[in-house]
Amino acid sequence: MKKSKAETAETRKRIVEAAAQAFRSNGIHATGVAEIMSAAGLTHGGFYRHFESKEHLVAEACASAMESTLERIDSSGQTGMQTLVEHFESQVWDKSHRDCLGECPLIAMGSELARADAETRRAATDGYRELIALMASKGTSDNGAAMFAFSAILGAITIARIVDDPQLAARVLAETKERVTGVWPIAAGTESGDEERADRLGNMSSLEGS
Amino acid sequence: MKKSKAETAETRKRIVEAAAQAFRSNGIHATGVAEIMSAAGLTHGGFYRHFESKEHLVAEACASAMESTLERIDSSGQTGMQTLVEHFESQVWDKSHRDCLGECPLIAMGSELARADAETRRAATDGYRELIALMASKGTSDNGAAMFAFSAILGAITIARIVDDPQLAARVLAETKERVTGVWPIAAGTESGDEERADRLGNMSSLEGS
DNA sequence: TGTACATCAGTGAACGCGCGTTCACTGATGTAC
DNA sequence: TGTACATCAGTGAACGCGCGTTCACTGATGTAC
Repeated sequence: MKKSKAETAETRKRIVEAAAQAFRSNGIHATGVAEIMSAAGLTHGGFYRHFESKEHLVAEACASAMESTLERIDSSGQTGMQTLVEHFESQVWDKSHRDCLGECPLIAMGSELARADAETRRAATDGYRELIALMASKGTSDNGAAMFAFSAILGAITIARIVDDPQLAARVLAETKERVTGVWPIAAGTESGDEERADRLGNMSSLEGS
Repeated sequence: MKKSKAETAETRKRIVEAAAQAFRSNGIHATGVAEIMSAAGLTHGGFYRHFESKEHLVAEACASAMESTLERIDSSGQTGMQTLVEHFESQVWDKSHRDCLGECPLIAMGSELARADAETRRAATDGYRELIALMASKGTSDNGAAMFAFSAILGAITIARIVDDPQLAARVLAETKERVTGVWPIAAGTESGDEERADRLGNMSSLEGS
């Protein structure tokens, strides 16, 4: 079943994109090669026709995920910070993983990337530099301010996902959003909504459009 | 070889503390039960005399790690933010793991905690609430400001660890430190030092005492 | 353009390995009398 | 206080399982003539 060059390239791309999504959804260690291949519509055996090892795929998937994040910011008519900040609302996890496609890998798998191999950290570093430059060029004063804003956003989303109380998660996001932009004053500790029944996403999505 | 109640309790505590350190150093998924037991001076077989499963240990280790973080902040004569911020310098990883003992688990394993089970996220949430309250009570104006500051610190340390360029890592930490406190003006993009030979830690430690 | 053959993407069984977990066993401890 | 026995912390071999990886094989593709 040899495939044409175009098909082979498409297949490879499909694997990288499936990996980029799976790693962001479930983490790097928790995602297996077979799972990724299955998501790409293939069986696990063919993996090594495309990649030397899982680690090499991790690096490529990280680069690919950074690229889609950059594209999303670049293609929006807003400043980089606005785009990132407005994604606060959808950034707390949807358990069906619908929202992980455009997510920044630095946020989704930060503590795992910090322990990744040299190739992966290189990809993440390149992506981060571009992200900061893009944010700065799109209106966020300078690189230092962009670095600071992105750090705060990464931290707030991470904590919002760790915390098991939707009210608290919303509060962390709101406090950070308010301060990082200085222009969206959101009342701290919103008490509305039947948080008893709603799951984390349910509560998060109640912030949409605010 | 039955042990006395006191010995049993001490052993259990030793396991939890070994786990708290190992998880923070290497991550949750990457740390095995046998590795933890070995670090505690035991063999893996005895693990289940103390814990139902690895997941239960993760939750306890998270609680324990949060507790030592809180104690470190509480026992210092400084504000919570000062303590956290002054630990910037030592927060980029030492490969020999000497510095992971007092580290905040929310920072060390953030993206893994976000996917952890209910018990672990509950422990993390409780710890986070105490951390914010402690920071606020020690001078960081209010809870909202403490949440914001901690988010920025978590994000900056995470990025500093991901990035493979020590200069860039130092820059991210410095920009965040400067803005989160508003009182430590550090020149952005310090260019000194022979970064060619120095590893990440080497460069980070050059910021100590600044 | 048509034929013959080498290439190689993809399959699915199999590999070794380390994981979390279980279990029979040991022997010092705590308890019952 | 002393003796007999049940308890159970800790050991180390073993379990099933899923991981990353390999490999013989298939058959359509690309190439040589």
